[in-house]
Amino acid sequence: MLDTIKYYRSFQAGQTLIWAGDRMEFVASVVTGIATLSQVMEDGRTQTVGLLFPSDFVGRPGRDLAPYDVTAVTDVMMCCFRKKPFEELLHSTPNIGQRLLEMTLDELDAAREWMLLLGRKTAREKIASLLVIVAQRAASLEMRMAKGKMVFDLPLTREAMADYLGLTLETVSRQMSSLKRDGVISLEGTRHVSVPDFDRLLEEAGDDTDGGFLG
Amino acid sequence: MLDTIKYYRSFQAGQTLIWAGDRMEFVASVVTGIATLSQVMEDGRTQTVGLLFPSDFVGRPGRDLAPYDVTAVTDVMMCCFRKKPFEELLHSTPNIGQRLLEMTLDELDAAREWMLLLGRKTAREKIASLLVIVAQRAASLEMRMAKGKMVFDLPLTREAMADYLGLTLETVSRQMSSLKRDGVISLEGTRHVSVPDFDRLLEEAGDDTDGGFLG
DNA sequence: CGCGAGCCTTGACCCAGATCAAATAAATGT
DNA sequence: ACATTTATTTGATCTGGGTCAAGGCTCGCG
Repeated sequence: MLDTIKYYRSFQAGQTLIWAGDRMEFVASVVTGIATLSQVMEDGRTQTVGLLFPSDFVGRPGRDLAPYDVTAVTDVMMCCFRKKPFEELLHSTPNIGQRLLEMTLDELDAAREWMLLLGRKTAREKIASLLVIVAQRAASLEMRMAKGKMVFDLPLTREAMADYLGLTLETVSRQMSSLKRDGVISLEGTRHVSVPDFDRLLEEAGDDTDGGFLG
Repeated sequence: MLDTIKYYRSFQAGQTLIWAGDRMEFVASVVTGIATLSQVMEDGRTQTVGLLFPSDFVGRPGRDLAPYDVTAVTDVMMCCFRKKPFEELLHSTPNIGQRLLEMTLDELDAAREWMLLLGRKTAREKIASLLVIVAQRAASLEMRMAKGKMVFDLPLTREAMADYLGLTLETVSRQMSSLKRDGVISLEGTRHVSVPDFDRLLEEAGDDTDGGFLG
C-alpha cells in the first residue's frame, strides 16, 4: 500500500528535523517551507552546505547515517518515503534513478558554484549572490513584481545567512545596510526585500553566469 | 564496435583539457594522473572545485557545455566515451546509472565537506586538510610507509593548492613552512612530504570525521 | 501597556590573511 | 656548467572582515 511507503510530516520553524549522525530510516522531499543542511565542527563553527526549497530531495539511498543537520528555517512539510521500499522502487523503476541522478548533478553544480562564492567572493558579493539565489528560488512561490520592483521575503535570519556565506552575522548586517545605502536593495523591516534593478544586483554578485539558467 | 564509443587521450601536465563553455562531445574517466576542475571569474579570481584522481568521472550526461575548466596538473591519460552512444548505454544498462548516481553522491558529499573547509577553516586547517585528502587518495598509487612515516608526493604547485583552498600562494607557502617548523610534516624539496604522525595531521585539519571513510 | 526575549544594527578595535616586493631555489634548455 | 625561466620562500605592510560591546527594534505575553 502506498501509505506504508509514503507519509507526510510537518515541522516548526527552528526545529532540527535530523541531526548529523542520526540513523535515517527515510528519504524525503520538501513539500512546503525552507530548510538548511549544515555541518558543525566540534567547537561550534557552522557551515550551511545547502538550502532546501520545495521539491528538493533529502537523504541518500544506500546510506543510513545522516551526514548533516537538517533544520527547518520556516515551517516545513516533508513527504517521506521509508528507505527500504523506496530503494526497491528505485531498482525496479529506472526512471526514478534517472531523475535522481539529474537532481544530484544539479545539486553538485550548485555546491560547486557555492565553493567559488566561499573561496573567492567578497562579503558584499556573497550577500548579493545569496539575494539572487533566494529571489530566483522563491520566485515561483511568493515573489511579486510591484512597479517594476522585484519584492520578496528573505526566509533566513542574519545568523543563518552568515552560516551559509561563511561570514559572521555582524558582517551580514553591515553589508545589508551598505547595499541598502547604495540603493541596490531596499528593506521594509528586516526581511522584506525589494530590488529595483535586478541586473544591478547580478553585477554586485560578481557572477559570470547571468540569471543562473543551466549552462 | 567499442572503439567507436571509447578511446584514450593523453595530456601533458599544465595543459587545459577542456575550457568552461566548450562543447563536450564526450564524457571521460581519469586513467592515470591528476587534474583539477576550476571556475574562473572575469577578473581572474580562480577557485578549484574538484580534484580528479584516477577512476574519477568527468562530464555530465544530458548537458553539452562544460561548466568548468579541466586542467591536467600531472600528465594525464583519460578514457573518453562519445556522449551519444554513452547516453544510450546509460539508458539500456541500469547498473551504469546506479553506479553513476553513487559516484555523483560521493562527489556531492566531498563538495560539501569542502564548503565547510572554505567557509570556516583557518589557513593552517585548510593546508592540513588538503594534505590528508592527498595522502588518502594518492595512497593507493604512490604512497610509501618508511619507518612509520607516511611519505608521498604532492602533485600540486603552491598556486594550485591556493586555488583549491581559497588562499593566496604566499599564505600556502607560509603555512607549509609553519607545519614543517612545528614537526607536523617534513619536506624534501617542495613536493616530497612525509608525515611522522598522521593522527597529528588529522587533528591539525580540525576534522570531525577521522579518516574520512563514509559515515 | 509595559516587560522580556530574540533579533538586528552600529561602533571601536584587532588580527589572519592579502598585497607588495625582494631574494632564493628549482627546473629547463643549450 | 651556465643562462633563463619558473617556482617558492620570506619580509614588511595593509585591510577586510572578525571580535567584543552596546544599544535599538519587534513581537508575543502577562
